[in-house]
Amino acid sequence: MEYNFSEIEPQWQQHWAKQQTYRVTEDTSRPKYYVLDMFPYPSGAGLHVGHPLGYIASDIYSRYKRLKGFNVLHPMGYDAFGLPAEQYAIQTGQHPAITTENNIRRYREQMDKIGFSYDWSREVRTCDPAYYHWTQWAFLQMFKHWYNNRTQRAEPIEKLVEIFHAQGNTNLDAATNQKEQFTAQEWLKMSEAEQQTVLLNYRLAYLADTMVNWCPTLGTVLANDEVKDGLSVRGGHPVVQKEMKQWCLRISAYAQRLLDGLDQIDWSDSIKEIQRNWIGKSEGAEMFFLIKDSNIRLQIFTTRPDTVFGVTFMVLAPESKLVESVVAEDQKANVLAYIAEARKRTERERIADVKKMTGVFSGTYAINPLTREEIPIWVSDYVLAGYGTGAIMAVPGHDTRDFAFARTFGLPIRQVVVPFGQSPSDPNTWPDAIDSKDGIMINSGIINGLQVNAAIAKINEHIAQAGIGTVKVNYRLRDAIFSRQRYWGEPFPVCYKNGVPYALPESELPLRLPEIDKYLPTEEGEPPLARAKNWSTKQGEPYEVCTMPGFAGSSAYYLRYMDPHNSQALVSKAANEYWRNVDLYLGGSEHATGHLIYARFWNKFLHDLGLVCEDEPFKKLINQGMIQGRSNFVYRVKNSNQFVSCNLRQNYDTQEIHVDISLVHSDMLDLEAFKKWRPEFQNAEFILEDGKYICGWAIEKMSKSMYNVVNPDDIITRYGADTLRMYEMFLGPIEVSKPWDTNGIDGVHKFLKKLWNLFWNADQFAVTDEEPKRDELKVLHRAIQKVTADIEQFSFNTSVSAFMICVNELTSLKCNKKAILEPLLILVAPFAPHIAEELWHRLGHDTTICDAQFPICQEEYLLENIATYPVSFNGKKRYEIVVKSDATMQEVEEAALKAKDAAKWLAGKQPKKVIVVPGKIVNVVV
RNA sequence: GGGUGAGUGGCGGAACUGGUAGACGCGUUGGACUUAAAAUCCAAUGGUUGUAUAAACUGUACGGGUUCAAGUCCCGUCUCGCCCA
Repeated sequence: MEYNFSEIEPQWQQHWAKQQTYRVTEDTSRPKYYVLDMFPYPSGAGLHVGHPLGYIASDIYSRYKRLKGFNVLHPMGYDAFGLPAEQYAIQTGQHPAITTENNIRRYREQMDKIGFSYDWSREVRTCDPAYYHWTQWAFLQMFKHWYNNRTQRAEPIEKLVEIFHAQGNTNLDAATNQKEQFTAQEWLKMSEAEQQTVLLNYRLAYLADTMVNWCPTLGTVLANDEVKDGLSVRGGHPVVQKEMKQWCLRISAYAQRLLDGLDQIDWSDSIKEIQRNWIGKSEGAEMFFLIKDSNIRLQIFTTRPDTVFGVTFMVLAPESKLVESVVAEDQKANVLAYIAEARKRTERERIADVKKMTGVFSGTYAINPLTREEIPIWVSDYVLAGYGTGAIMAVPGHDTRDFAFARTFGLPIRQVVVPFGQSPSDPNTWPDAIDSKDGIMINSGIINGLQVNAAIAKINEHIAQAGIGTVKVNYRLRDAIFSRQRYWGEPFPVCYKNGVPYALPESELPLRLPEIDKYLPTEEGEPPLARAKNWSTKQGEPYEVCTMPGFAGSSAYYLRYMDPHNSQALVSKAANEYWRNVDLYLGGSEHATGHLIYARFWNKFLHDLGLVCEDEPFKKLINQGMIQGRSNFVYRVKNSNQFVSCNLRQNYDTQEIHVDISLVHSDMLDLEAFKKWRPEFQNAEFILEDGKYICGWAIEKMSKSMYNVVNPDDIITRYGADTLRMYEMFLGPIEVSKPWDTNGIDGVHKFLKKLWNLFWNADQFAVTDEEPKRDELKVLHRAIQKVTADIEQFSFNTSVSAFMICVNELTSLKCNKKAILEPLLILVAPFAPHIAEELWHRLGHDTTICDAQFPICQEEYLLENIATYPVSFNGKKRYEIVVKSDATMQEVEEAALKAKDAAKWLAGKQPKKVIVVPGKIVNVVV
């Protein structure tokens, strides 16, 4: 009988759904294993073949773990709030809930056809009120907690109030943006609103004036990781800096713990490194430079306090508030003009432009706290207000940008570090700043003659003692801006009394997203929610009009899957203690600085509250690569309607045009289909080679505009889901980006047919109970060994090869024995579940193959009694010898030298040396 | 500029701690079956020379080095990807 995938696949998919084969419960009799995919944003375009790559890999691993006796949690859901649905709503007036629902239905249909083992009873959608109830709830907990640096954890705000009552904030080490100090008496004298304003500065979710990335086109604020090169990641619209009152999450409080936690998790080094960079820990000194004839102090942060003797000027960022207070009267006009000019440049441009230095003298001087020298203060846009304090001490001798600035404006340059093996030289002769990572200090007062590290230690000590500054650890990680001026997101569970935000009672959650007439800002520029009627508490206190950003709903979804229908808690203690955290997480590396940091932060916060038992959410992370598209081109002879085949195009002046890949098979163009594709090609003429039109090709991103999108449904219709699954794995290592090329899929499909044919003799199901022969067992157990090791290492492409080898060999052996084929079927089941389930039932089983036992490799079947050794001369392989596998090294050496080809290569000489590596190779040195 | 990962046939890719480079698949070529095509099966397939069934040389981006032995280790160069500036 023929392998009829289009019949058996839907049949088993329905059977599994009906039997709830993939439903899991907290079964304490079995060890748990949690496999998670990053849930998708359901876009209108549906899935292309690149999307399921990670889902297939995680599905294989889930099924494998289940066969190994684990109770596997493998859920799926949708990251359903977000901008595209809202943009679409603005254009069409259609409610984003409706388009989202439609898109989800389409995604689900596509996923169902691939045969995943998801427990759909646990599905979550971030836009479902029953789900965002707990997103809002988590936000409220952050609102109600502050971070105690002494205990290194979040604590209830009530405890902070007690401390304020007892002693004010003078003896407190908290993560805060509160600058003013107050005593207990002063605290008690404050009004309710004043107290709330102070508390807000301590809350982990707080409202503050912040410089934000404002995207005028989208009408909203974006997070740092949502902006790239001064443009929004979604849509590519320009983004400018603007100060606004925004909800923020005090993620910076967790910077050190987020850094430390990286050492305990099994993620790729590159992702860990990206997170370390993003957190950006630097140890250095915070120092104060007094302004001459003034009591204003400029605060700077430097990681190289040892170079303070080389400081010859200071620079302020144009947007720094200090500029105003520092600038001299006679320079004001110049400075203001410069600031106006600088505002037009994006941050990116300012950082990237190293060559052209611009700036203006402020007219005032600062005093170097160590040398007492007077140094000029300049304003330049190469210093950014967002980093550190917005002011720097410039060490032109040892910093490239300071050097360029000094050269441009003729400021003095002084050498303070002499690299090892060099002698001091005249800075005027230098082409660039001199490296100062290591060397000996000169021109540096008390630290002269010391090496850099010793100098840093000594100067830090001196700075602290002299009261010039403090030694400090700085982090680049900014607090997460948590407000979006959009409709399609979670409403904040807060209301305002006298302009001060208050938490809604938890009993009022979820605060549902209201209906509005248009998905646009109001005429006054207020966010869309301001259009909602009665958007306030019963007492008339207005609700917040911003909504939460995309990462809100995805920060704790992995916890919700553990207990998705719980209406009393985000997750019950019992469920959390059983499932604990994600053992294997699969998703794209583009989330390295967004989701993967936020989720770790939320988890640590909830851990502090004792609500989740593990400190890190994702134990092991695998980043799947992208599947790129393979585009095809036709070549139009310029100013004509003639198209020339790829290899003849050099003879013509041509224009390359993308052609839809559905019109091309094995790079051969279907001429008639091409003519029908677009009206302008209707009368196309072709210049053929060997009677064919050959298209050119290139590897590009898979996208509609390149006409190279391959849809999984089409592949499934033609080849079946099992072929799709195996082929996606066969393409190459899971972490690597690689092109999709449908041309290669036949090989995998043929393999499945051959596997099927092992069980059949014409139309007869022909599997026998005969005892297997030794060579058959060897073939089987070699496959078991290879495939098991490969799955454990997530090397799925090589396991597909191993299956092919095994089936090819069993076919040549004409093996149709149950003792061989049945274990093989279980081995294949994680990869190709439909064909495996079908044949499993044909073998007489009436329970699912998912609950079978994964076969174990028995080494004794792999042993051979003869061994083949390659014999090489001077490292070059010349011939092979066959010896008994238990031959001694001596015997192997003798056999190698006695072989008939030996004389030719020895050429009458005595071998200088013979190396025998047991089981591997013989090398003769002559 | 700094960090990091990579570079292997016409293509996707194999090669565990140094030990037969190119597994497996695609493509290509030849053959079988067929009136023909598709499908299927068999064989060949890194390159060069060659008596094309022998055989030799060469070959994992490039140039050196270590080693009995290097795709793998070390040093330098080039190119590409990603991250940070």
